[in-house]
Amino acid sequence: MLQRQILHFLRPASRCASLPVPPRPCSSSSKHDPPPENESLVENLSIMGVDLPSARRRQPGVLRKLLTNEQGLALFLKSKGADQETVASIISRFPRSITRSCEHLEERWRLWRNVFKSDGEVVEILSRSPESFFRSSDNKNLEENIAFLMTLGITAKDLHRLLTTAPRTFSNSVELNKNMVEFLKSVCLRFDGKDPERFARTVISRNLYVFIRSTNRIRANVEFLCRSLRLSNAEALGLFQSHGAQILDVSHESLKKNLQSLRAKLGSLGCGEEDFKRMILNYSLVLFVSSQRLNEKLDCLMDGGIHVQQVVQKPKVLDFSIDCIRQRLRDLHRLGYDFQKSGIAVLDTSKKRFLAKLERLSSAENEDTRSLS
DNA sequence: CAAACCGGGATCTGCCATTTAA
DNA sequence: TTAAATGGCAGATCCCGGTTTG
Repeated sequence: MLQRQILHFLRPASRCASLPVPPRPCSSSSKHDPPPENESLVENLSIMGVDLPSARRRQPGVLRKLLTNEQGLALFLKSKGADQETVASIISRFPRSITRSCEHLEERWRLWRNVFKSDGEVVEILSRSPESFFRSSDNKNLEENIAFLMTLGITAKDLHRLLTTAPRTFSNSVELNKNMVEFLKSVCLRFDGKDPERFARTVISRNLYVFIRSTNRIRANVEFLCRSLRLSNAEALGLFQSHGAQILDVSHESLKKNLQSLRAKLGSLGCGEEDFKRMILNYSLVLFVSSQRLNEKLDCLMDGGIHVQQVVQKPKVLDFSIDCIRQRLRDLHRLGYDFQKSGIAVLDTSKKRFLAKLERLSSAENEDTRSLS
């Protein structure tokens, strides 16, 4: 074991020394054959538990490198609390991680720790998304990024959430992130908003994924929503600064599809354009639901004896899983609940509250039967 | 007291294509 | 030329509970 470690430590040098015919003039193999893999590196990784096929598939070039730092990386990550399995998984999913020097790792870690509270948190993000941490080797850019994000005036809590939820934001170039902020400000101005900075801040804190989206996508969605709903400036500003912020990053095609399908479905149920618009302004998250699923849910509610208008006015029911909706409808029917009379608000409460409600309803029913008998 | 209103929290990587650097 | 760096994309909800209101 000890010997192996020493070998690893010496590996780069000994490898060079022991290469008898270095790059080998393209003798037998064709010109287009890539250079061979570094066998001792591959063996090393294998011993460490790295999934070689996966690493090879992802970044084949790394396995051919002569100078790598897999041991340093492993020691480093372990010193931060990662176990061997985690290290292996990280390398398997992002092989280029082994090309980072120890100094580089120290520095990058220090920068991440400016935002995260503990090493443990960073390890967690890292094992979730190695690429976010390792894809860029530009620590200066990272530093500038953090500084830039802070200048936006978003709270420390939001910054933390942002980087926990969308760690890729970190490795974007500052330029890219700045572009996004500028773009958001321009959206605000386009709708005659008075405080672009605040608008950008609001959208970001309501949708932590904006930075890992392209401005093109967001722009397309803004334009599309604005156009197809004929939004006034005030409506647009209101929508995008509230729950609407979240639907900005849905893939443009899905958004179009979901919106058009919902429009058609509501139309077929006898709703007009006004109802449609009101529903979305009320609760734009319905646009998150895939068209097929949404149709199922609406059908399910209609079958349960609920009127479309009730759904239009309280679209949040559509937020619940179809199984949950079905089950609740069954439960309520069993107790003779009248949706026309009592409304559908019961459907969108927490499980705890719903069960409590059921209790009350059934005990009230018992009262009735007892008084009848 | 229960119902209604309202906002929040979890979650989101792993792959591909293009550009840039060595 | 190869590898590194970077930008971009697909995918497609569900649920909880504090506070206010009636």
